[in-house]
Amino acid sequence: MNKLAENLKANKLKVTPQRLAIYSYLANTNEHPTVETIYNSLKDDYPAMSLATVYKTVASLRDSHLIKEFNLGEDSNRYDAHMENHCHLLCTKCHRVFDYYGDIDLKHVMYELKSTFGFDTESFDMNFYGICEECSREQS
Amino acid sequence: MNKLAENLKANKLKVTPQRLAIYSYLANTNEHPTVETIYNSLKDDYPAMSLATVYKTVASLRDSHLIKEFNLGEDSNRYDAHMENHCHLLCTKCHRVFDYYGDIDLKHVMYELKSTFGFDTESFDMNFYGICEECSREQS
DNA sequence: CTCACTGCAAAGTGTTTGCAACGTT
DNA sequence: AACGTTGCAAACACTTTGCAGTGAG
Repeated sequence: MNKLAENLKANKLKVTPQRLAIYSYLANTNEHPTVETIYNSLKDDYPAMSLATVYKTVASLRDSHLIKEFNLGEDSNRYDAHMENHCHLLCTKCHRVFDYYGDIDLKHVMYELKSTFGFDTESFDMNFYGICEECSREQS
Repeated sequence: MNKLAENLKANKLKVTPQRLAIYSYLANTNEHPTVETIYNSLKDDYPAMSLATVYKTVASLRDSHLIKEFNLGEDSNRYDAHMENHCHLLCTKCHRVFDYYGDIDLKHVMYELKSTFGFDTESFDMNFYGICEECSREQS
């Protein structure tokens, strides 16, 4: 688990207990939690920790590119420490988010964006909205 | 321009001047405006119109699937009355949003999502982040 | 005439900020 | 010891709501 502390130091972020807790919580879940969720999950272990700290921490981590911040049309942002390129599947019933790590080749699209619009793509994201297996089973 | 009024009626939405103004403003721009922008653009013609009306109106239009609401990691939502599937190019310098209507074939990806995860895709969106032509010209 | 819509102000929600105390380096 | 970080409360920005009055159907 020292890897995480190393990552923080490499980005000149001090390794405080709260920060490490938030970062490792994110690194060990695939639930794409919101700030609220992170806060609630950690408050048993860190009763004094404030919501503002969670907000400040995810902002630092995001600015150092240690986590990703994203929004799927919901009220609050979600966070993810899994930095490999992947896209998200949002179940419109249960609102859980699943990951898809399969690679989708968009090099030709990016090339077309460049040649047609002069647009230089730095990154992209792709979100699929639909019904997850579990919810579609319940539905019937 | 009667088409728009027809669309409203077809969705049991009353054709009020404000509603028509907002809807046709959206139908005739490709700027993906925010509520604030819509409000400011129309307040010369509709000085009495309130911000709340714009919010309520875009919510109705969105619920009737006459416009799309989306968020590109900014503070406020953007709206778009162009309902054909297309993806967005967000310039990280000037924050303008461009459209790309070229079709990207994801049928095989959606098929894989179904067979691997049991996930039934209803819709998807794709956003490219980068530098637009104009901004990259200024940069040099 | 009815009921959906408007406009205003007030409330709500997620997020950010100011600042004194604290703790990592 | 210095300076980044924390925690609290207050401020903020965007959005929603309650309600009386209005106007489209």
